[in-house]
Amino acid sequence: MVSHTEENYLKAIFKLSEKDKISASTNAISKEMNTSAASVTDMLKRLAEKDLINYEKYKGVTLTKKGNTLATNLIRCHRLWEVFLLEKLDFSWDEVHDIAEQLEHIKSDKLTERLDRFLEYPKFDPHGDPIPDAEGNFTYRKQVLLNDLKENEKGIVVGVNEHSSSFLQYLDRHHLNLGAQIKVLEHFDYDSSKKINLNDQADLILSSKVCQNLFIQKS
Amino acid sequence: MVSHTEENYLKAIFKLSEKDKISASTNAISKEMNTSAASVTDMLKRLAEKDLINYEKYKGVTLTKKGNTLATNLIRCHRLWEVFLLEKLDFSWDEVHDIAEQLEHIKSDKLTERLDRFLEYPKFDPHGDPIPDAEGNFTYRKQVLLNDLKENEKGIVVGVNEHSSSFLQYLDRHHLNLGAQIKVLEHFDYDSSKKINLNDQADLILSSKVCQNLFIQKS
DNA sequence: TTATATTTTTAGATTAATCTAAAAATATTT
DNA sequence: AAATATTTTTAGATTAATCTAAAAATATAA
Ligand SMILES: [Mn+2]
Ligand SMILES: [Mn+2]
Ligand SMILES: [Mn+2]
Ligand SMILES: [Mn+2]
Repeated sequence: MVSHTEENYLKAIFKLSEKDKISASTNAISKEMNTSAASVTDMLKRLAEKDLINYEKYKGVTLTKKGNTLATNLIRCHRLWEVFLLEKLDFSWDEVHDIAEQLEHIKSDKLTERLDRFLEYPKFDPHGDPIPDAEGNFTYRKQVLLNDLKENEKGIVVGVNEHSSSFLQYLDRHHLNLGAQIKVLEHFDYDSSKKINLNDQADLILSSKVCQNLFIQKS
Repeated sequence: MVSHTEENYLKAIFKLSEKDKISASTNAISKEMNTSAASVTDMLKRLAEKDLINYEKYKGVTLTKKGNTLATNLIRCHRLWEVFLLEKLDFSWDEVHDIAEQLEHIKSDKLTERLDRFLEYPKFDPHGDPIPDAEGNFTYRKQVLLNDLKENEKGIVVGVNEHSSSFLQYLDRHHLNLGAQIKVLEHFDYDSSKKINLNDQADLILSSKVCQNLFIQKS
């Protein structure tokens, strides 16, 4: 019914609409998918034909209800598989994404449900991203970027804003895992870096780039 | 490198060569794959080009070493996933095959290894078929068809020769699971059916068709 | 408000995987 | 050995997914 490729386009459109809250442009999709704009136009026609997106020439696209449901389910599968790989098969959080990109396309509602149950209905994936339930509802959480924490404010690392392996491995090396306790000791205007205390133990200095990519739940 | 479709052809060729111990014919492959003979010829050229099969026009095909390794690994993945679905996600043995057909194509050697470890290196799948190890070695087992058991001989159900849902469900209904103890009480020449005793409890009569599709390890 | 730049679409090709129909090769019967 | 049947291959099309190059539409800047 819906091909592997079509599913990937739906996910890309979902991701773009989520960020911009507005319709996704052909060019944006082509960048997200690493394909030519011409290929995107072709595919948009096909997706519109199947009533998965709202498409008008030159106007960009949004997901229909049907398209949104499919995209949400893909994200659900993706993130459940990531939890499985990390929790049950001992993969690290920088390895799970690529394999989950493949696993998310396995078509079986029963499998998704059973996997969810087996994992005891996790609400967040290994990167702190919310896992929608079978009805497509996401759990929201109050979170800010570490960047937005003032001196002396405390919080817990609950997610990452960048998912690259290099960033995740960097975090590992400094024990900045999900759940880590952080207290901002000092902010340096010069380069926007911050000195923080980690888990009431070592102090360390984090660059502005790191601070912009860590989600914190204030405490 | 090797597409989903090419993988399915390799599996089909493996299966046919295994049974007949001889090269697989175009027609046999087309039946196994539910495609036209013309499509098979096309694909055989492509697989030969990639050095996955030995192919000569009109002569049928055999797998090369490379093709055999790939096919064996697919079977390994398939059967490991079947074990996972049954043992960990509580699927029944008539449900696991179709989902495993999809899962077997996930490309990650590390995933296969980790899954194998997680399942504690099973040697047989839910239908009693052997699971090759990472080097491609199958565990062999002395087994006969229930058909070949004489009166008063005993044994344990270790596998099935037919994998259809209807057969597996039939076995479930009569508690003829893997591990069941069977003693042949009487053979009826008239229709080749057998009266057997199951687990030292109930007696029941099994048709010739059932007896031809149950593998027994004599005891 | 015209000129320039950017984005998007169309036109025309390519490749993998499939098909049907017809031709060629091989196998089986008479 | 010739006739007939079966299997296999070729020829020619189709569909999904992709591409490049060029044209058309829209957005931005002078
Ligand atoms: Mn991911
Ligand atoms: Mn994730
Ligand atoms: Mn199977
Ligand atoms: Mn099996």
